[in-house]
Amino acid sequence: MQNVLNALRVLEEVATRQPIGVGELSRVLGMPKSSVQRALRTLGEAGWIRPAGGEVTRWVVTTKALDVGRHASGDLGLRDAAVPLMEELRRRTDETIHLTVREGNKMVLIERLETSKPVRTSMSLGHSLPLHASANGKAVLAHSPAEVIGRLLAEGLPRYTDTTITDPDRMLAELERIRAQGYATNRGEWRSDVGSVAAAIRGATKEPIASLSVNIPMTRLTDESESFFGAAVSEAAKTLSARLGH
Amino acid sequence: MQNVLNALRVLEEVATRQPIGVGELSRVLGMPKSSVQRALRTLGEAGWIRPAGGEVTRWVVTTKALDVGRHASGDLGLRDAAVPLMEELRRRTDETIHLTVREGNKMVLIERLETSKPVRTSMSLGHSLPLHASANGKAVLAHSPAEVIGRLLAEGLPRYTDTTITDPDRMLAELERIRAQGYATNRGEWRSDVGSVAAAIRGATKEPIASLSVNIPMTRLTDESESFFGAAVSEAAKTLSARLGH
DNA sequence: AACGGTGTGCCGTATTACGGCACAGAAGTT
DNA sequence: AACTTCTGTGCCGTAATACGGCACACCGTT
Repeated sequence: MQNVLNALRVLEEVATRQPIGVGELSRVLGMPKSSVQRALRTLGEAGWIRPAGGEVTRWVVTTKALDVGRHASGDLGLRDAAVPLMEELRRRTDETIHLTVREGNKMVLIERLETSKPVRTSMSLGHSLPLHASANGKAVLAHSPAEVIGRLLAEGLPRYTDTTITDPDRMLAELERIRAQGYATNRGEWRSDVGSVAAAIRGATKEPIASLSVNIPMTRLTDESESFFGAAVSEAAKTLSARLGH
Repeated sequence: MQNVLNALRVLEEVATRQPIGVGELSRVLGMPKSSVQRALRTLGEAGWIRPAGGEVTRWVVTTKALDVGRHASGDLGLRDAAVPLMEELRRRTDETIHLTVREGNKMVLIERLETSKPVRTSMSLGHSLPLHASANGKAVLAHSPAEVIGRLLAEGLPRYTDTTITDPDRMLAELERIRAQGYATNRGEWRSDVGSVAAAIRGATKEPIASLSVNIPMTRLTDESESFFGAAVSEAAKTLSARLGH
């Protein structure tokens, strides 16, 4: 079903570049204009995209994808189980709490509770974080099989900021440290002004599949706050894991 | 492209019933099993669904849809423009703030800031609310052209709770009242235990396309809190509208 | 062993998507 | 005003491919 694959590619491209028209899409995707247009028309019929504003020639995505996507979580009722604990966490820390799941080589944000403090580290649901340069990613990675870790290291660790860990040996040491202390930290390794403290969540399977984190502007991340957040988040992750059958 | 339409129907159905297998899907959708299976395989290849847990026979959606859906907003940078005002609103009210956009006959939740209070009125992004039984919906409706209102009334107003307004004349009066006071309220008209106060947002066009609301458990919705929330939310909506070029 | 329930695979037909090409219009340029 | 260069749209013959009936393999219950 080449057909469907094309249409989905078009859909994704519309999402990232919206509002966008036939011509540009065909150029970017390397597909004939006619094919792109058929895809657009069909996606429109199906209600996944709609013409933008007054113009009938540029398209934007509708909320259909959101509606479908909100069912994405871990396999079990991960989100439902997690939310109460996330609330408790936010109450204790008064910082932004993230719930992420692993998907391939990324951690994807699927739930979020915001701090009431003015400075936010805003990220929209569905955003993805690199495994090696986020507290969530490292927390999951640390408890993953050696083979998974090895594969990731072999692919190379892209640098995002000047604190990103890109050296395989340093990363192995870091993961060891994470296992020892029970939580992972991130000091501006992905975005230089945001830090976080995370702990992995395990379900019925051995491998962790999700992670909880406390996210803060780097300016609020001190050594003592870090250990406080670490204790809180790893406790929450532990009880959540237990509830999921670990 | 029947093909694509089928695949998308399958995708939506997987989302609402996950985890689910070929047989049940084919029954529910009234499609031949072979067709459903081809669709599933293709959606899997494209990374929109994946086999659930250990089983290879049941499917769940991945976060791909979330990733696409997070780009859905109003046409302009509605979300980005709204978030700072939503924060201000939450600071002043300490209640859950919703940003919804109109999509057909529904209001769809596209952004949310939670209260720090223990009682949640939890709703996930992408959820939709009826136009006639939500503060957000009524706020938008009140400033919509008479023709739009007429069409909705003609279709009939489904009852959700015992306070739902189902009588066309009462609804017209309600909308008039909303126009007069500048904000809409909802006293358990959709879910009997949740109330809200909302104001419509207008962009460059005359017709409102979005709405901001303060959401509270009915137990916290008194006459005086209502007018306080009303003032706050309509002020926020007004400045947001202005920033969007109204 | 027969039954009802999974999910998978094959295959001939005919539907349908492909994609080149031509056209219509708008905006900017000379 | 003719020319260029973008848009987006529509047509249409060919060839690919999706359709969907059917048969099969499997599992558990009766």
